[in-house]
Amino acid sequence: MSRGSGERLLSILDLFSEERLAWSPAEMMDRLGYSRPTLYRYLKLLKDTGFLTSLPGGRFGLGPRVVELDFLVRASDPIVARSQPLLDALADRFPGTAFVVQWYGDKLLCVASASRDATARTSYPRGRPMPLAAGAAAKVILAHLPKRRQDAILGARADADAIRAVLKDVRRDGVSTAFWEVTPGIVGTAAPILDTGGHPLASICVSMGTERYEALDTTALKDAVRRAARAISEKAIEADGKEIEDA
Amino acid sequence: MSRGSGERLLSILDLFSEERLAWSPAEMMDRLGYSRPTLYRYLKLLKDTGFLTSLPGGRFGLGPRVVELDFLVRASDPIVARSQPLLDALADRFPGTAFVVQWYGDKLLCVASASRDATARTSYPRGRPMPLAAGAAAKVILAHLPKRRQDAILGARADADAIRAVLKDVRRDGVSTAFWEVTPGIVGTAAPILDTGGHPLASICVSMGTERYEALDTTALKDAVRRAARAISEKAIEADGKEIEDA
DNA sequence: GCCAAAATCCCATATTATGAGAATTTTGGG
DNA sequence: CCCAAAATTCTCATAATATGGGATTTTGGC
Repeated sequence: MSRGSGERLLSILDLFSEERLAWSPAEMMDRLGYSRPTLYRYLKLLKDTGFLTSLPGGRFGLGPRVVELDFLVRASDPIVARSQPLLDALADRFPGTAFVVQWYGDKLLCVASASRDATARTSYPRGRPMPLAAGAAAKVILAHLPKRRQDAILGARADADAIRAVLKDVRRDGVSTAFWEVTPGIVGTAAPILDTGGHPLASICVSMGTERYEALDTTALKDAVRRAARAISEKAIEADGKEIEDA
Repeated sequence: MSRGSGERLLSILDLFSEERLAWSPAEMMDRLGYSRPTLYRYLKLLKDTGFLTSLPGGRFGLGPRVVELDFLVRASDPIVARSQPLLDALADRFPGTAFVVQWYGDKLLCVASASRDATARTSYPRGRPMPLAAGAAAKVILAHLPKRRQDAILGARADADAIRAVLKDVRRDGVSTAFWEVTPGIVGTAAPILDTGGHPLASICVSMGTERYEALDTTALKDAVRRAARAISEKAIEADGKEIEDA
């Protein structure tokens, strides 16, 4: 009644999740409440434009247009391009996974990653959303946001004050270390990627199992991560960054 | 007049290309002919849903939702998952780039790739569209399509008959080799990835510079590519019918 | 080549998308 | 910090078009 038709169209894409990657028209009608002709009209449009594709069994899945557009996003993203060599170097020097998490105003997404062994590769692939207030990669970004934005994100959390105390230290140190916050048994070490104005654009993080972490020279790790972050920040400065305010 | 509003909404995303990754509202109005309020309504919706993001200078670029959705596509795509180790192995054994090209009914896209040296990595990244009737990867798919589909694609090309002759051999051999067809100086060797019914789903291809190719045992290359393709086909077949239920 | 199920078509109706112009907010310069 | 200029959003009357019930065609399984 009150939602526009474009919104209803895009809602179809919202159905797809890691848990549910294929939908039949009947299931969509059931879930979304659209009439049969309307749903099929939307499906036709999304299929013709490549956002959806037909799967065996009369079901639908996400289509090639998505793949094509992500290629363009990668091409347009200076942080991704500049991060990759540094991620490769970090992954070469330290165990675990090195990855970059980008701040999109209301969302954190891993946008690039590298790791020595292929098995770890899947743990943080490009496109996987991250929690906003847990883990080293998130906290180091949070720590560099203006207070009012921090508060909006921490919101009604019971542990908001505890987190705020940590963030203060993180901001001073330029590095955040987090134990077991996102994945049990994993330690993350992250540093912020900032624009000229000191606003956070992204963060770079190295994560690994606790036992490996404890066998390391953690000061060297912190330094390496901090240095990588600064290198990306400096390169990114040319591209400027005002993405933060409006989003 | 005759195009629906959803179509107009999605047309905004069509503006973005490798050549033009950022658009201002004024440029969009100029190009698309939408009125100011209408365009801004569309932009607000696309920004709120994350398909677009604000860039410095009041311009717009593709947004994080695209990245998220591509992650889901990768997660839902059995061919990508199963190809990667084989691509890595091929890239390890042969120079150049090994990649998988997927057939989406009317489009060919590279969906995964690997190469020994990082410099080559960019030549066929995931998401880059490929021509339908040029190059080894495309021809080997074309060769396994039903005739009527082949004809639809070859269509009005002057060299259609010549291509048809080649395709016949390709189909018999199960391998296609193409010199200089997509990129000057590059030779590609490809084999088809087929479903149980023998319909082409994708192809796997190894491409390299002519001089390197000529220094190789090309029979071994052909065999390796053919074997890799068959391995992926077989794995895809096991999963066939199952990715329908759980996916 | 048959049948059931799925997808599309038809068309009257009401919903809602649209655009001119104005009001508002944001931005950048001094 | 203030102001002017530009960018964005709002209001609202109108026309356009999205919608859904039901008929029709197409598809896929045997």
